[in-house]
Amino acid sequence: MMDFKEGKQKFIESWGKMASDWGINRTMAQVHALLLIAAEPLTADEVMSELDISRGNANMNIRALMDWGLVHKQLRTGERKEYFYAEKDMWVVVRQIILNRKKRELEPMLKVLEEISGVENNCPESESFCTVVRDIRKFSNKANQTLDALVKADATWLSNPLFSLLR
Amino acid sequence: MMDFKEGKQKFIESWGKMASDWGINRTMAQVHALLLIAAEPLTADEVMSELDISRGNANMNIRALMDWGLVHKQLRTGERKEYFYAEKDMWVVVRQIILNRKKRELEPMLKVLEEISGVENNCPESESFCTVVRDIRKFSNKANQTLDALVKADATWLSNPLFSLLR
DNA sequence: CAGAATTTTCAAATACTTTTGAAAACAAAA
DNA sequence: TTTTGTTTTCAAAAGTATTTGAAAATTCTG
Repeated sequence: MMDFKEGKQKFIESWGKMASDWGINRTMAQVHALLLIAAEPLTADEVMSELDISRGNANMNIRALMDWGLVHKQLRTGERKEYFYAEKDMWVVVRQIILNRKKRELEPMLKVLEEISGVENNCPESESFCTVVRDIRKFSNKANQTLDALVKADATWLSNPLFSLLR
Repeated sequence: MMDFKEGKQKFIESWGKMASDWGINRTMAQVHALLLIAAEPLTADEVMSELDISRGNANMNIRALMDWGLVHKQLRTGERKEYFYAEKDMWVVVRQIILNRKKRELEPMLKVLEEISGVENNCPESESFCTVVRDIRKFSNKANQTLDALVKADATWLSNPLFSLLR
């Protein structure tokens, strides 16, 4: 049976790997992983020593995770240090990630698609262009709507019969 | 009304931007965008001059797009040059992307989760670890199943009543 | 087969991203 | 207010990823 320390390392490592495949800073994901599995909130110093990263790096990535709404600060009366803990409900985690990426990436793309869906169409090249842009726009709008629905839905969605109907 | 050339530039640029946000080489996405909107298959030389990139770069990215199953080669009898065209059915495009990323990223993660779901659990730290790993594993398995279903479903899925029921 | 056209490779150069660490800013305590 | 503990900032360094371009390999043609 694998021991805890080894499992922890593996988890942090592959969470980081996966994130960097998806265009997210590897260290940010590792900090996230560390806080996800922590039994108690951690200080910046604990994050630094656990992951063997600098103070600046720890600070910047904890901050980014808070911007994403995945990590929160805990202040303890009588203590100067700040403690950090991750949101552990996977449904909330995924919802936050969807919300963030949708806003930062999908929505700007939709805006561009809308802008360029009005190009003048008077040659075979622009014909082909317009057709593809129209299709992508239709598709993206649908995806956008579905994500909205997903985000509005609550945690029970995963066990919703509708979900299994899709199989 | 926006002119074709400007629209084309904007499209290529934002397709590349979006892709790089998602951990995909920007130039690869730009080549993809160019081929997506092209009325006819293009040669490597045309890709090079349209995007102003080197021969090696064009070759490597066209190749990668073929590996992803998003671009195909067309050979013309009596011509030495190779022509390339993109799959334009958005449903097929998205399906290919899902298939590729699922295989390269989600599946390895699932494997790791399975491995580490058997860590010994005998302290508060490992307790917290096991709980989170179990939740993530449950969630990822569900996501994996849903993606499988999505990929198996056909193009009509998007207009399937089930889809709108999710709203 | 030799020559010409074309594609592929890959080491080096360039560009981009992340990390460090020390100094500055800040905030609580004395 | 001064000291002390803590967080934040950011320029420079280190680390990664991408691009180039010329040489090698491949493939077609005569």
